[in-house]
Amino acid sequence: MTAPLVTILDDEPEIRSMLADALEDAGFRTLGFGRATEFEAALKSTTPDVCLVDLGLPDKDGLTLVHRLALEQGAAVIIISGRAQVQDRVTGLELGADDYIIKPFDPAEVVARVRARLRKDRPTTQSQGNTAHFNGWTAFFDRYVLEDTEHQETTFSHAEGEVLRLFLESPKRLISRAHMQEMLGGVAGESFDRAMDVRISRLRTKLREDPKNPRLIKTIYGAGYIFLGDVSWT
Amino acid sequence: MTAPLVTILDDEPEIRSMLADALEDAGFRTLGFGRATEFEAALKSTTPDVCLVDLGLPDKDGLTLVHRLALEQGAAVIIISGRAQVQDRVTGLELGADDYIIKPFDPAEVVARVRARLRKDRPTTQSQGNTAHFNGWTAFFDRYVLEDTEHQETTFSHAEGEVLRLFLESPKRLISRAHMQEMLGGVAGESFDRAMDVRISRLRTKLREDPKNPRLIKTIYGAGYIFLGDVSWT
DNA sequence: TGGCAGCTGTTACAATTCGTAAGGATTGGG
DNA sequence: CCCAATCCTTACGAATTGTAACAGCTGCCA
Repeated sequence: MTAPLVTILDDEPEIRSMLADALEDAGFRTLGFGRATEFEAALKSTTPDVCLVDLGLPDKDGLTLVHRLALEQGAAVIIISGRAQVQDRVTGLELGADDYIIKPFDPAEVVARVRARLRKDRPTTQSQGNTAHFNGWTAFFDRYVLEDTEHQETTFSHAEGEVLRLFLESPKRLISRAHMQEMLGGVAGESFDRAMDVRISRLRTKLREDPKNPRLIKTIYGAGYIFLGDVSWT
Repeated sequence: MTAPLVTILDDEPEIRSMLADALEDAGFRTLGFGRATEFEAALKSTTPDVCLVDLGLPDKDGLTLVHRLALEQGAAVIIISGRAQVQDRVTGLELGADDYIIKPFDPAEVVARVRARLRKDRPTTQSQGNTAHFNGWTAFFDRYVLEDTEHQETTFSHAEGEVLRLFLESPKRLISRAHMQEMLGGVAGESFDRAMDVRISRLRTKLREDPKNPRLIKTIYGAGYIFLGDVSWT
């Protein structure tokens, strides 16, 4: 399991590096951005676990960005802002932010708050079972077997299992193509690599997805995939 | 679905009542306690969703209480404390608290932070706004599906969903073109804002709007759009 | 060793998404 | 009523994604 990824969006380079240093010392991976547009471009290829967002950006309104992040990505959003009014904090939090830190801040507190976010954010990933139930299906990862509602069994291959497990560990969250490549051992960035598409296609077939109307594995054009379905691990 | 339960543990009665008032106005149920022992006794019979805990308690060390709460109960823990040092905050958060609010505080912010906790607390469940009903239609944003009065389903794309969501979040309010561009990732003011028009056009088609007489998405010449329709989210 | 079966990546082509351009329709001021 | 600004719709094309077909690989078995 790789270290959680924290993105830092702030137009002041000193702040970025200060945060990056503190977070990396704490064992996180970080990515820094000075403008919202750069950040948004990067979101197409990676899925951060926590996003630190400064509201005073030169090129865009930070609040709308926060709102979008909170809705579309499953990531936790922490606002960092110089605006200290209670009203600012309240609207920031109402728009979907998970926390609101006021400048000037102490890096140690930021690290602590990032940790607090990660702690609560994924109780699902912890469940390290090898059997998962979802929408009538049961996946036995130790036996490479997929079971029907009527106990009809199908086997799935190792490659298919990797993808399926990735989905079942992060249900209802956007999973970017790059993130997938990374998780599945391949070298990320190769856009010529259609292997992932084929894996997903084959997995869809086994899950008897309607090609025109997939219900479990949805494609987000230009972004990645999202697995719907209510997962429980045992 | 009953209202979430918030417990308030603070030895000052005025603070308890202030918080209780604000939280109950916001639709939460509350339970107040002046001593840790009372609180612990109550925990045997109820399971709060969020616990507000003051660290300066007369009868017990608040931090160990927080630690136990975070571990044993699944509840979110928010520390409220007069101790404003960074080190206090860091240790509080490290011990398992989800948030740390410094006295004196504004009740509105406390409410906002409680809401933020509840929002992220149930990642697997449908959380909040994923389904909207309006004028016979039902939009499932998690499935990218639009449903008819006769349960006839149509899918909408990601881009269409962004626009639709924007409308459904601000019904019966003017939405300027510039505001849309911001929400939808583009840089406003450019000449390729015709893209917006096309998105809306396509969305209108899916909503079976009469081009001559649109009932849901109305154009305000020179200003933007306005979405009519009675929206309710579930 | 040869043959077979299953898995997996690659390739090629079909289908989808979505922005752009272009032309027509609509709006509102003068 | 005229005209410019604004908006709608259609068509097209680039980028992205789906999937069938093929080929290489591995392991198994006689």
